[in-house]
This record gives sequence, structure tokens and C-alpha cells, in this order.
Amino acid sequence: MSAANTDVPSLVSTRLPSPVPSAEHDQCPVTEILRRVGDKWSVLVVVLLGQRTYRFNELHRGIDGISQRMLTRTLRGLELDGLVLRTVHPSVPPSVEYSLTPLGSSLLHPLSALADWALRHQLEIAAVRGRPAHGSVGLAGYGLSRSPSGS
Amino acid sequence: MSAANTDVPSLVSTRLPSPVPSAEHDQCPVTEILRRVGDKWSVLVVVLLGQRTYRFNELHRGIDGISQRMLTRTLRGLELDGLVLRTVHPSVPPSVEYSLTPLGSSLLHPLSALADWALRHQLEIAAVRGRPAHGSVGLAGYGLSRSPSGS
DNA sequence: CCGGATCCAGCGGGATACTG
DNA sequence: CAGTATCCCGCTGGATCCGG
Repeated sequence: MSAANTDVPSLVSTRLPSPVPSAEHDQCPVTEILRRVGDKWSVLVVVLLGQRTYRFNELHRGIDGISQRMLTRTLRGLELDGLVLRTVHPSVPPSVEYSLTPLGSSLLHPLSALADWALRHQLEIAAVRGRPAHGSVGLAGYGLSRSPSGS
Repeated sequence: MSAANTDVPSLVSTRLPSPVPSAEHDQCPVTEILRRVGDKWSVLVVVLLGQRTYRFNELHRGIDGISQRMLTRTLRGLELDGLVLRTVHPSVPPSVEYSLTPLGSSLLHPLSALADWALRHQLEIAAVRGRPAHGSVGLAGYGLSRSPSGS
């Protein structure tokens, strides 16, 4: 990360035609994934499920701030994309368990790359913005090294 | 991508307390980055600027689908975060050039990791969704070639 | 316990017109 | 050429009530 245009892994094919081809209805798979990642809750859910299997209200309590509606929609979306597996146990009180599929689990890797980048450069960004990095708050929302200080 | 929960690099601290701590106002730097990445145009602009310096209307034509309003706002946002550098040349017809800062350039790496994941799994996702991957449209809008090269 | 249905505020984002 | 300003629509996402 020295020069502006050193060698970037991939992403660009050395040269695009002229105008970016698609982008009309962005059916581009990368764009869709990007939207998913940019989603306010999807990543949180995926990260949590990356640890173990969770039940609905367990996730609801675990995320703190999400509404049932959003949790439901997020899980449905992730399920539709094959990232999350929904398992219903026929109990007297309905019990549903959510877990990550192998596909969803594999997403954790590129995700961690992004999170890592954000952590390493948060100070630079905060400095440019003029916004102090409010202490050394690490990755509070993601449970990356933080004490069980009661919420 | 075999087991569901192998070992994921970072992201989680091996164990979280119980409920995710913050998430109240998500000042978390990772969340902010995620929003940026999820942004409809930011990534496109960053990727384009990853190739070379562009002028305003050059980007406008190059992205195809973006409005001036959004291009301006996107560039301003990226500029505020120190990812993009804006250079004004005092010419008779105003000329402004945009380029990536080293910081912005470094973002291309984790970004390519995500794009790479999306490309490798787009078929699985499309299959689960029941939506055919509309032909073998690779990465139309992103022109990712191959060889993630050693980052 | 799980989640669907409804109502509603906020803002992301497109179209258009105007300025320096 | 490089924006700024205004209008306006649709989606996101929170709150709440309701049903199985």
C-alpha cells in the first residue's frame, strides 16, 4: 500500500471495453454479493452463525438492536442464497435452528479480509474525516476481542 | 469449502461474551466500511480508479447508469474517507481529475477477495435461488480476469 | 417460541433543470 | 466541463399487533 496503482490482484481485466457493459440492471453477481455485505444485519448474522448453531430468539437476543422483522427477513434472504440452513424441529413449542451452510461458511474468509482492512486503516480514515476514532474501540459490534462487559 | 465451521482467520475472537456488545449505533469501523462496500456505486468507482486517473465525465460515461448526482456524491464520500484524491486543473474549461489514494488502492485487495468469492460461488447461489446464472456472464461490470496472485 | 402483516419514517437514488 | 439544486419515488428498516 505504497503507490497508488501497484499491482492489484484481480478485479480489473487490464482493460475494459469502454463503458462498463452491464450495470443496467446490475445482474452482476459481484454487485449482488456486495449488496448483501453492505446489508446492515446480514454480515452480523453470518458471523454469529460462523461460531455455532443458533435458534431464532437466541439470535434476536444476541444481536441487540435488530427487530424480529429484520431478523426474519435477513435469515430468509440468506437462506434463499444458500448461505444459511433453516432447520425446524417439530416440538410442542416450535423450535427452529439456523446454521451456516458450507457456502455461507466460505464467505467468512473474504469477509474477514475486509474486516481486517477496516481495522488496520480505521485510524487513517478517522483522521482524514476529522472524526476521532472514539478511543480505541476495536470491533465492538463483532466481538473481536472485547470483554464481557455487561451491556 | 468442505466443513461448515473450519477455522476462519479473524472476525471472531474465538468466543464472544454472549450478546454482541454494541450495535446500538454501530460506530464500529467495520460496519462503516461494510456500508461503503455495499454502496451501489462506490466500489465501481474505486475499481475504475484502480486502473488509472479519470476525469469526471470520463467516469460518468465509463460507469453507464450512474447519474451526475450520484457520481458526485460517491466521489465526495470517497474523498472524505481519504480513498480518492480530487485534483482541479485551472484550465479555461474546468478540468478535474480523480485518482485513488494509497489508502483507496489498498482497499482493492480485500475487495478482490470478495469479488473472487462471488465469482467462484455465483453458480451455487444462482442454483439455490433457482435463477439461472443468465448464461455465463462473468464479471461484466468488474472485468475480473484471473490469477488472484499472491496478495 | 417463531414469524407473518401492517403502518410509517428515513434516505438512497433517478430525472431534470440550472450555474460557473 | 463539472458540478449544484429540486422534486419525487421506492426500498430499507423500525415498531407494533396478530396468528399458529
